[in-house]
Amino acid sequence: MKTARATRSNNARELILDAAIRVVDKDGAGHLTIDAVATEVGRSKGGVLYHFPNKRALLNGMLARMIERELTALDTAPGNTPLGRHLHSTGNLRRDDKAASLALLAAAAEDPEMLGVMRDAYQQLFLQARADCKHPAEVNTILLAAEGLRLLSVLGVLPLSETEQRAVHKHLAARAEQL
Amino acid sequence: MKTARATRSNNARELILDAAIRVVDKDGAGHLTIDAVATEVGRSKGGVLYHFPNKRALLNGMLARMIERELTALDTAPGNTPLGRHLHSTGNLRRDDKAASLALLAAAAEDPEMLGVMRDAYQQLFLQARADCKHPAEVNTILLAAEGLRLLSVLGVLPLSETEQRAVHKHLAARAEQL
DNA sequence: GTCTATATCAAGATAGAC
DNA sequence: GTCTATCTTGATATAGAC
Repeated sequence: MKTARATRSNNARELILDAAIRVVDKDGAGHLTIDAVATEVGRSKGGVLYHFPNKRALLNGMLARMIERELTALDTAPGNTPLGRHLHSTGNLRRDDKAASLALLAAAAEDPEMLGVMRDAYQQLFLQARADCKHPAEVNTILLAAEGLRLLSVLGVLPLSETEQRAVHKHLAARAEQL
Repeated sequence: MKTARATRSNNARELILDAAIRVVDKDGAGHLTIDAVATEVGRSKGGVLYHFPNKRALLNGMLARMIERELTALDTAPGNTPLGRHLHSTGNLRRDDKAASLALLAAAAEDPEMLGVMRDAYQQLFLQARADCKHPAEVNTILLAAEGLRLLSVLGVLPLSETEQRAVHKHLAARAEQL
């Protein structure tokens, strides 16, 4: 388990991962290549391959960082329940989060099996959110709506304005409070 | 606007599109190649390229058929409101639907811009569902939850059993009724 | 740690026979 | 309509210099 501070010593890795996300964002998951990442980060292909020996390692790095970031966001978010904290941390749908979620699409494109770690993360999230509550279907609904919001947004097909997105999110938070 | 019956005359096209979906399902959107589709459908690369002159055409065909199928499912589903019909048609999350949704991931991988038609389709769905209702945030929540369910399932990271999925869906339908 | 080759292979697409 | 070449490009990965 790496801390945010530890990443400073692995600066090159972080820069490469950032560049990889930008490539996916701009060109689509299918165009995530070592070449493209190298160009984006202003290095050579060999330089990138030193830090990530192959493409799978790069994808795994992207996934791992995405999960790590979401977990720390979850831990530091204000709120009394796991569900409330999760809504709060996904609520400020920062550009960061949207971009990081692209790692999911990239991994799905490369090798769906790689998403095992993501499945585990979701499993944990859903279990924790339902743990202290007697309305599992309602909790599931709230979590799924939040994920639907995120994924449609990442795919670029969400037909809601910023204002509407905030309204939905407020609505979800309010529902979560009532449990 | 093609009818389901019209597809019988384009049988080769349909078979190729089916094969393409299977390839994405098995190997991931990033491994959707003309070669792989040709092998899957039991034809040669040239044979596939006769029906779809290039890869974009194939992706567009996949997207178009997915949208067409969802629209007909929506039209023929029982229910009094667009939202109710939509929930009903997505409720029986048939293997067909899950597979067809993979077209979305494939297109996102190849060229995110291609998803414009999907954005329009979602726009229409959301607008119609909210048209006859005074609680837009609630309608949005229900739609987003249904989409979250579908997309997490397609990505293979949904941490809900079949039973739980049905429970969530029943819950959504019940909420939709109360509007 | 980072770079420049370079080997190897996969994939999109064309041309033309059948 | 379908097939078999074939061309060409792009991408992974390696080896070794700096």
